[in-house]
Amino acid sequence: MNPTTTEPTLLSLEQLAERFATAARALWPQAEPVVQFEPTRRAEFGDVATNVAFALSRTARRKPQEIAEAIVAKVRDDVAVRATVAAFTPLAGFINLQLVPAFWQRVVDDVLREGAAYGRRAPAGERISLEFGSANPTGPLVVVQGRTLAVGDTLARTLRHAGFDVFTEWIINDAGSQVDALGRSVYARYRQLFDPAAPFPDDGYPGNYVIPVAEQLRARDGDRWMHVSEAEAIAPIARFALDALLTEQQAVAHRFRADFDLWQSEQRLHDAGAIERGIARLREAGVVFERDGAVWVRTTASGDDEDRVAIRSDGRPTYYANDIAYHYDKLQRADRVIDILGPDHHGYIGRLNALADAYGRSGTIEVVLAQQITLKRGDEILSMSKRAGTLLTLAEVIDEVGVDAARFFFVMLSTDQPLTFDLELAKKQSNDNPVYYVQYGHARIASVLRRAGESHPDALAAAQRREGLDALVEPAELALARRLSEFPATVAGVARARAPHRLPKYARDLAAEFHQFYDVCRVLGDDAAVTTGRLALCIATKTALALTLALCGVDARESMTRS
RNA sequence: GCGGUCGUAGCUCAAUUGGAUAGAGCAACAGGCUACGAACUUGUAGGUUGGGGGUUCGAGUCCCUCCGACCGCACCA
Repeated sequence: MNPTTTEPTLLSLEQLAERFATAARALWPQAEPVVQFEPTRRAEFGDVATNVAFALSRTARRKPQEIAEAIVAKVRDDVAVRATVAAFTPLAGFINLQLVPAFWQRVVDDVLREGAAYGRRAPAGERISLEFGSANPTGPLVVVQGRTLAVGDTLARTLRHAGFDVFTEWIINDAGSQVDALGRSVYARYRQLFDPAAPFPDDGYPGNYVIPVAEQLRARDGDRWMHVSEAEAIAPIARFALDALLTEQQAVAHRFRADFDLWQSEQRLHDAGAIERGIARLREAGVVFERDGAVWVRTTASGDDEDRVAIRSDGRPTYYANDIAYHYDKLQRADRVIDILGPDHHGYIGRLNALADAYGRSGTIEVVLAQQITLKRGDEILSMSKRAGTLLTLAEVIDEVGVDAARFFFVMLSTDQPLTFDLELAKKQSNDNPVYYVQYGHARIASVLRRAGESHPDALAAAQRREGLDALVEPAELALARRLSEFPATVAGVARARAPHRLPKYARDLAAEFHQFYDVCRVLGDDAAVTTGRLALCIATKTALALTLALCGVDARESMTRS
């Protein structure tokens, strides 16, 4: 930049909004206008728009359109505004602006300068505990957990990018009665390895996945458990099985690119006295009472349907006691707790809110519900039942369609929408598969850049130095830059609304914008200045595309190979 | 029965949380490669946002009421 320049400075969108707000205040001092510019829905409405005139309409007692026109007339006097805005169009009450090319050129410059940090906000110090995945360690992970894993991990990555201090955790439900059922199931399968006629318990886990666990047990201990009573064998065998299945779950989660800061054993919380501590605090809050020999929590005080038992009359804790202990623990460590739960858990929200209330932290426990997944293979709907043993595991889904496709599809949908997941479509390497569409865009840019290294090395080097951006003036170029500029707000929106599905949507939009640009604008051409500018735009787009995919946990590929 | 979530193009889904003429992809039809990857792109067609009522400058979004789908309603986990 030339420091002696006399040109008026280019305003940012925020600065522009301030100027408009100032103008509005000057016209209607009694109103308190909030001006925010957002991308327009349609190109004919310009680049950005604000609806401030509607909000002012009531206090100003004038029609929105008149207000919009008055504000525009006033703000036009501002030199800096005129340097930033190419056209003002008050229309039907909206104030539509078309911005100068330099505004969009600066966006490209921002992306190139910030690279993988584009759209990142400085840490604001808010600590969030994010729990997701969390399955019973009594079987393999299934597709529903795949959805919570993909959604949770994507949300974690995005929240971090948005400046939150995120701590991811998984609770291992290793303290309940299902552990006993698992022990007896493995014990029975183990016996069957020696005696095929040995009985299997009616309430055991019938799934085939129990058998390999029994085989592992035999590999380790031989026939040792054939010589001890079932009563004696169950507990150690259950522990062995829990370890084996948990290890397997961790491996699959890791393979699915979802890693955790903490794998919290429920049993360990018990052993450490966390339940007593949590309930003691509830007592202090005055929401604990006893009835019929059991310890209850008055969750109805917070709007729950009915009060909940924490400690049974026989002294054993309920599942809710685990929630009490664990959430108390989490609230000690974090400012806010987010649980991503499956569709069958929405009855819990009331009792979790009650905990936040009782702990004096109302509203800090938040639940994101991910709806049901229906699996489909073409036209065939796959019914899944753990009890019937007909489940398709997450590992099998990954084997079939790959991590990229599975994650993209799981994240693509709003969490409050039930998801029909078509295995056939997800693994199709064709144009109706959105994963490949986006990855193709990235690979296409990579290809152009590779080629530029051969044919236009000087222009490529200049582009990497962020030169030549003022050559970007074509509508397709500016449209692409405009799309790039939406990334930071997209990240912030995903974080604020806990809406990770907007990332795949954005990735698709950005890729489409690039393809359109590519179709109209030849990148590697005769004009060195134009080539440089377009290469810079390509690099910026590649960066943003890769970043968006990275937040989704999907690989950005340098090339595509069709199999 | 009570409570909750949801219902948007033929199909799968969006709609920046109350903003403009409800948008994409797939499927259908008609175009575009002597140039950087055609896994691309341009266009056409497709809608009473389940039905009805209400709130207001403005409603897919908020309220009421029907219809339909799913989920929950344990001293199970």
